[in-house]
Amino acid sequence: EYVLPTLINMYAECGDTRSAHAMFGRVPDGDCVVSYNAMITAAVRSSRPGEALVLFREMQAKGLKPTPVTLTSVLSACALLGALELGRWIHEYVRKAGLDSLVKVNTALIDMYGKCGSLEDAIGVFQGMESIDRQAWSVMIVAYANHSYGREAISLFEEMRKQGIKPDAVTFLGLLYACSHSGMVSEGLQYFDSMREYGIVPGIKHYGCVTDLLARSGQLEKAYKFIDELPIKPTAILWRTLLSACGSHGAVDLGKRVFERILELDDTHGGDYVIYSNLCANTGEWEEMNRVRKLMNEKGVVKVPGCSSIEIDNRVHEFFAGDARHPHARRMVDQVIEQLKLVGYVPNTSQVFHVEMGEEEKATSLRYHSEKLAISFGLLNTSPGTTLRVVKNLRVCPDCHSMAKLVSMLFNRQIILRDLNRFHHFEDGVCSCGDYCLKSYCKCSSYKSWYG
DNA sequence: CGAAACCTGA
Repeated sequence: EYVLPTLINMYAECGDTRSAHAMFGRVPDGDCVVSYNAMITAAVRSSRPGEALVLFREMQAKGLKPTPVTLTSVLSACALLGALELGRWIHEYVRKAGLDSLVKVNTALIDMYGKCGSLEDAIGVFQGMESIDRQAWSVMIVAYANHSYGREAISLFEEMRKQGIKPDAVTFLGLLYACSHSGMVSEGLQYFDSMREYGIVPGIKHYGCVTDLLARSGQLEKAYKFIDELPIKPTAILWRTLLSACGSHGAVDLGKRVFERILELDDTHGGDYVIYSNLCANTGEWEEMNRVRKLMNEKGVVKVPGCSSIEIDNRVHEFFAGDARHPHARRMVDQVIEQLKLVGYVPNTSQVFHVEMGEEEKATSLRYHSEKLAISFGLLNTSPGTTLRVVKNLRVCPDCHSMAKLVSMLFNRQIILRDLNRFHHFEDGVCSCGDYCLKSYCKCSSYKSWYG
């Protein structure tokens, strides 16, 4: 019976979750895998990976056997969450079920490993594939890009070309992304220009990568001009990319111009106000900072708190900035403070004092940073011998860097930090992407105040 | 019913 699943999918695609659920509820008992697949796919597509996993567990509890479709969708959910352990479990299942020859399943596995921080496993799956299609090549290039391995991404691209596989728009995104995150400006621009030879028309995301390429490397004015002269209307995202680079390069004058441009397009995005007001604070423009803070309050912007997540015993726990109520967060904060004391790395006592004194604002900030630290430690305190943990959304700054150094000395482990989009590998306290990530990617003033 | 895709902070 394929009518219900098709209806579920239709409703989900139109964004009508309620009707989709209603349809799902009408599926008779003993129900079909296909309906579950439709629901899981819908959840993943609308960025609700947690819901997808709940459905998956429910389905297993009913004794329904996952199909390749289920597995690819669930792997995609794992990728979104950074749920490496669950992803490995699925991989094991795939092997046992003899599904490891399916290109789509393998592609989903590569993507999952890439997004969950295990590049080695991604490479392992890639190399074990009998036939590799365009999408699998692209996903592997994106995985290298996310891990800041620009050279490797490029050589994979060249290899792909040699084998006569035609790159598509996504392949180029991965390639440009790799270049911008490895500081390979001229290479990136060259590849951007070569897109036409493949008959690919650059889209807004390609322009976004080039903006990032120029801006991150400090060519801020050039980036401004680039956006301004685009053949298509730039989105707020493009300007935001530039604004963030102005932030890391301390370019407050250009930052102001860019900020104005953003407000023309979208004045509801809280992050823009925060980036710009921080830039003002870092460059001593106090009046301007106050003006922006006020503006932000007047506009009633959407504030989405920063979120980090960790995986313990196959469950992913999410932590939001300023929220220390989560039992794991609480426990880890205490653990971290203990650990810090043990190695003589004592948190600034006056800040701890602020917590006791109940100065809300400062206490929140301490909790925020403690959580980030707690997460690093919490992860590293799990089973010895594992070298890999995933920390999502952790900003990298020199202080985190020294944190990483401390941790890798203490536990003799390799650690991997994942910030929003990419991974930093620290071994013996040294990041694999060299100075580049630290020089141009950090916004450390706020962290400094805590570590002293 | 199936996989990839630009930016981001207190």
